[in-house]
Amino acid sequence: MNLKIENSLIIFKALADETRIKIIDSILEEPKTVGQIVKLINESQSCVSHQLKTLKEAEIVKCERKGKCMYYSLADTHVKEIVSQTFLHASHKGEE
Amino acid sequence: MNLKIENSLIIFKALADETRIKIIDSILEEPKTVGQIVKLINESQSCVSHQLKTLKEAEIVKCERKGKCMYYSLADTHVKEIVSQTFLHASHKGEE
DNA sequence: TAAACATATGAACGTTTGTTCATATGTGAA
DNA sequence: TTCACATATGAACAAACGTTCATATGTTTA
Repeated sequence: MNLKIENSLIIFKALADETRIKIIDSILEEPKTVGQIVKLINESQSCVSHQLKTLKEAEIVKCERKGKCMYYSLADTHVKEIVSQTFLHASHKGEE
Repeated sequence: MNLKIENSLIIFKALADETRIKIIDSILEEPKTVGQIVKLINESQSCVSHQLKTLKEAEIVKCERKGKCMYYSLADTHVKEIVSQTFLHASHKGEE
């Protein structure tokens, strides 16, 4: 299959879930621990952890351990741009 | 819920399917009829029509009848930008 | 080393989703 | 108005997905 399509699909699928979007939103500006994310988005620890795994497999996020905690952040600036741009457009919906 | 998240979710969900991405790719530059899309992406007429409906409900595409044919195109430039940007990033994957 | 904290994982289950098949609707030509 | 073409739609079914629960793993502190 077309690489362009294939890779885009991985990104869009990863972003196509409310929990995952909330997670991404919560780490858009700075890395957060799993615990922090759990509190911020108000989902179960297990659920967040599963979705973080999904996001990691899609290479949307990366993580780094510091002591007891795992810090998650966006994997690269590409994704950040795509998400930011979509957020922006979504906020201005119905204008144009 | 947060409008920004809610609207983004609608967009990302609409883009998170291979058939739909192929459809969008096929009409990215110029409007096409359902029949043209069917041939281009090699899916059944019914399948394409169903997915076009999904895309229309998400306000990703719009359509216009000309005689016997329905011409589908992207609904606005916002979506086009998001898709184009993602395609671009997807093509350059692993660089940065 | 044991306890406490932080995170990950597997199985199970209900829900959502995408495709197919059959058929209906809409439009122009004869 | 009947036929042929173009598209839309509903039902059905399998497959993919997301959450929960229970439990496992990894890490620091006592």
